[in-house]
Amino acid sequence: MKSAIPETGVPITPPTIGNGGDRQEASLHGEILLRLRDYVVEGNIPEGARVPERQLCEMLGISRTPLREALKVLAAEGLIELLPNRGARVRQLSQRDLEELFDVMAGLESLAGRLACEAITDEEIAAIERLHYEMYGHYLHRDMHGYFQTNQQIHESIVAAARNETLKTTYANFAGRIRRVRYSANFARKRQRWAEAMREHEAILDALRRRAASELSDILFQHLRNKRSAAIDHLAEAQGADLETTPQGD
Amino acid sequence: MKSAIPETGVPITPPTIGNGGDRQEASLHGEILLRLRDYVVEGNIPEGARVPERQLCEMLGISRTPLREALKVLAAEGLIELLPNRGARVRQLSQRDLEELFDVMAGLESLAGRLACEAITDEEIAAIERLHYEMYGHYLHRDMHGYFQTNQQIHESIVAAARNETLKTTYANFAGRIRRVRYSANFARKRQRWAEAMREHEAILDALRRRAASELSDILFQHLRNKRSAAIDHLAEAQGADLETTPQGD
DNA sequence: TGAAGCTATTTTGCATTCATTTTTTGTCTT
DNA sequence: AAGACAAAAAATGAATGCAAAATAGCTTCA
Repeated sequence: MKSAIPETGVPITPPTIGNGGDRQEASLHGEILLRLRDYVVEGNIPEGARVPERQLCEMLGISRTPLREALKVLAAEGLIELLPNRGARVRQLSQRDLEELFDVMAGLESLAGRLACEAITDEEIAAIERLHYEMYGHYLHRDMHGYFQTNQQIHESIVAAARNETLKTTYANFAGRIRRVRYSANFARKRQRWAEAMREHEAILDALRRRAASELSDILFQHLRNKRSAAIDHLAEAQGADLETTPQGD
Repeated sequence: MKSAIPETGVPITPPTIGNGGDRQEASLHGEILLRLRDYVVEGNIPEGARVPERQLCEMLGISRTPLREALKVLAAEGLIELLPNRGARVRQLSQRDLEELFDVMAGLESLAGRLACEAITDEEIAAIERLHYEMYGHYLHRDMHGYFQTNQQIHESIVAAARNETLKTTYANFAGRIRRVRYSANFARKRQRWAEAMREHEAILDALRRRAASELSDILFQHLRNKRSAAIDHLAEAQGADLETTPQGD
């Protein structure tokens, strides 16, 4: 009665996120880490569900030692919780946790914008402009999925332009933690919020062209803050609905 | 010839940094993690030195399993490197690494200041003012150690005022990574830089009193940027001197 | 009938053991 | 004598085994 994990074969997820993009692990432990991280980030394990080690071992076809090492790392990353003598649980993010995570993401993007102004090339700005127009197309066609993806590409481009691998890795880490939420938050976006976001993106581009570091920093922070509000609101509704179907763990 | 670790008993370091302040681990693995982290952060193992697991096990009086779990976590935190089949090394920070780390720290403090403006109380500001005057005293008395400590307290107070545990933990993590450098960088500070730093701190307090979020954000970033320059310069000298005494690992 | 207590099973935490890989050491050849 | 090859020693990576803790199941008693 506590399977928590579906019977599917283990899906190796696309090379999207992760710890920062290094997907060339050789050791078994490293491979397991990548697979487990994706498995959790993709949402294959219900939040707060207990996950017996034995089951994960069978699923992944390995012994408990490397699995436990991977679990420790995932716990350090904040994706799961490790209760002493009581196993691992997918970390349940409270509303407050989400607010905090969004704010830190906002701070990181704000920093990325500031640093990007110091080093970004005209070509990179042009590329972001192209993405912006592409996104505008998705907006006009009501293509939420495309909009979401392009939006994410824009933000990743800014982070890349910051020329700071440490920042990039940290950003990817936090992005992984709130990935599910972020996704549904974007889908939940009202059309009116879309329009706002488009205007904000235009302001971002404008500041970027002028290399106005602190101005861009402000705009990006506010932009993410607005996203935060949308996401939190949406999540509050969703969790309210969930309360009837999903009983609490304990 | 590869001891790398002195014969001393394992020192339990003071409860300063760590992962965020949670120092009530019950499990052996958790205890080991805290002790090892401090041990590394305190600089008891030479940079880049190879650290045989067996030796650490004897030193800590445990078997390899929990030790290896702790090593994996420390590697995820960026304190050590794990080379496949070739053991753990204390991560050697290049000059570029340091620049990146300082910039991320600057971004985090900048964010902390921004958030602090939303929630900080008059009492907290008063407390920071007291610290500021205390620091001024250390400055006048040329007490570098006291100055360093009080300075750190001020920055930690700002982070605390941000009311964001996630940010606090992340900040502590990065602080741990560059602790040694930061320390020596402060010691290396020229008196002229001291005067600048004092002025910057006054500007910080001013912006904080007015709850001028984006202004404070800018000032804090610049303040840390200046620290970065001082630290990097100092490190460049120190590393240059080291090159004659410390032969490279390989 | 229901709840409390006790036992059995499962699960976790850590130690130990086994298999590879790396590093060292010794020997041989040129 | 120097370099190269090979065997031994050591270290790492992973699996297995064992003790303690937790959960589940059963019995007993009110």
